[in-house]
Amino acid sequence: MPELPEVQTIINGLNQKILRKEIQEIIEFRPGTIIWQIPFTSLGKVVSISRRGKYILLQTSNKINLIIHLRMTGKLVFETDLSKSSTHSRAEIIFRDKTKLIFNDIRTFGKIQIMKKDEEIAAFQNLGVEPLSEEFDAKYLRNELKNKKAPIKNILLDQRVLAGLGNIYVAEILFRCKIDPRKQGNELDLKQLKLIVLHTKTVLEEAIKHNGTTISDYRSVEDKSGEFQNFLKVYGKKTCECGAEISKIKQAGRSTYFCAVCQN
DNA sequence: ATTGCTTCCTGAGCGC
DNA sequence: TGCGCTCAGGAAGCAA
Repeated sequence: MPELPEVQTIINGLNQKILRKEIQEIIEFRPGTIIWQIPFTSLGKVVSISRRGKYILLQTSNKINLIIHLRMTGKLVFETDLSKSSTHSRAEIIFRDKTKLIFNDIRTFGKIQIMKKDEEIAAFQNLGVEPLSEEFDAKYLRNELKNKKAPIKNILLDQRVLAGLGNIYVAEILFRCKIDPRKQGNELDLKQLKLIVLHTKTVLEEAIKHNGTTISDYRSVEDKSGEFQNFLKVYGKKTCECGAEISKIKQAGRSTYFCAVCQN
């Protein structure tokens, strides 16, 4: 569920709440949630919290990385009452100061990997560029798309090309570019590639400013909803602002919303 | 190499 | 009220 802006909002919250706290214990309620890639060891203090694509990276003073992926329904909720829990709590990170971070996940696709610091690169090596970085420009996109016949929608969802976009933001970005999501990657012209780069950055920045998009499950670390759902133009909509009906089709097994009048 | 199909799992919403 | 069906924001693994 969470895409880049939601993950970024969570990171911002975590930086307020758990930076410099010492990890006392990690409890796994549902087997398979925590993946220990090293023998069990003391983790130390949380020294940095950052994001790569949709992954959350916690680094500790003992040179250990915790890499968290929330997938569809994962949430991280900061809690000061150690006795509080919920039906979908899959794991908890308990801090020495008697606070905790609950990993809540209805559909159980989310994971927490624990590994040595040096293995961080391996975990991220298949990810494409960060959409908000300078590396992501029309030249990069042109190179990525030149041999691809897949629909542009599918390509933008591919984390190996661009790390962080999901179904909602791809729909919104293509709408703002007025590009048909079914268009083949290699058929787009330079002007269109520039539009994709521009709108990817502006949509993501706007969404981060509004603390992400809450359609159903997503919540911040403080269990608050985002607000960007109020600014969506096509995703989940029936009617376009031009008055035409929004089309809903399946691409790569996922629903795609677009306006056949505005996007072509 | 690229593309698309299936799968993991739970819950909400719909029609009957 | 309840049953069965479809759908859901992700991505790895596999086959063609």
